[in-house]
Amino acid sequence: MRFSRQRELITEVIKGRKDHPTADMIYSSCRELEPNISLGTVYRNLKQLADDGEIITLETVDKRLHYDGDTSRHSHFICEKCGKIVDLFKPAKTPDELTELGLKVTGEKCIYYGDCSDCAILNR
Amino acid sequence: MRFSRQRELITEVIKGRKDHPTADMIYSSCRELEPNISLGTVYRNLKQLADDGEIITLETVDKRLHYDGDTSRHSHFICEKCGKIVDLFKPAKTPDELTELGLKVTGEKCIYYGDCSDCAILNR
DNA sequence: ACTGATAATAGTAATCATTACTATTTAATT
DNA sequence: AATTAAATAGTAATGATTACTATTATCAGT
Repeated sequence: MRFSRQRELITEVIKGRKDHPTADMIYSSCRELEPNISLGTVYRNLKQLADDGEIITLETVDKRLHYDGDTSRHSHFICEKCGKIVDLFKPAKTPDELTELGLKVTGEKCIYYGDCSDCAILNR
Repeated sequence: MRFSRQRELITEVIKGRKDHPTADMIYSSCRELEPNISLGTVYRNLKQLADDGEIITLETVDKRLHYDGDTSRHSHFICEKCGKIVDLFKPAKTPDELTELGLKVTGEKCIYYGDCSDCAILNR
């Protein structure tokens, strides 16, 4: 992979935030420093960074992909009313503990990603 | 909510499956029994059923919403190569236990849904 | 059963996040 | 400095989902 000023900026922007921005939000931030950066460039690099494990993607209910520059193992709480995303760091919280934090849990989805046995066989 | 033959069929189709179909897959199944059912009707009713907690939505990496007729609390494993979705029922498996099942875990996302404290205040 | 009100549908058009495309620019190498 | 190919800017295309509208179907009241 070749160096590019744009990818450097995108990485810097997402790693420098504590929230979970969409591609469009990252694009806006980048344009403040690099007014001609293209939206396609942002998308392409975000995908590349996600593929490389540099950042994490969050598939949320608002149908836009959200990104997280923090790749340490943690969970998320998403408010179904306002869409706010809250980081939940280890040790993993139980739904009861979340209630104590003022977060009313109405649903829970844990998703593990990886390769299934069928695909592992194909890769031999 | 008023009765409709179409909603009845859609509910029956999704509850009768053990996989995690997309709206389009459900649409196809429905058309075998109700050739004139509309794709919009399928989408509208799936959303309604999900809002009512009758079914669960899965936001996956393939950018299409997948539905699960089984609302009992459980996790999912998604193969990053073929997109296959595997149900993981309680007791919750650890990544190590998944490995023993032949599922190589490379990532993990737990998402809790609900209302945050800010929104709870607004609703008083 | 008949009628009115209105929820739900079929079919199609519109939306919008994301991806693809292409001419041009830029980083790295000789 | 010249060469090569990766990366970009800008724009067009894609595709899942939603919106729209004329029509149909459900249900409550007579």
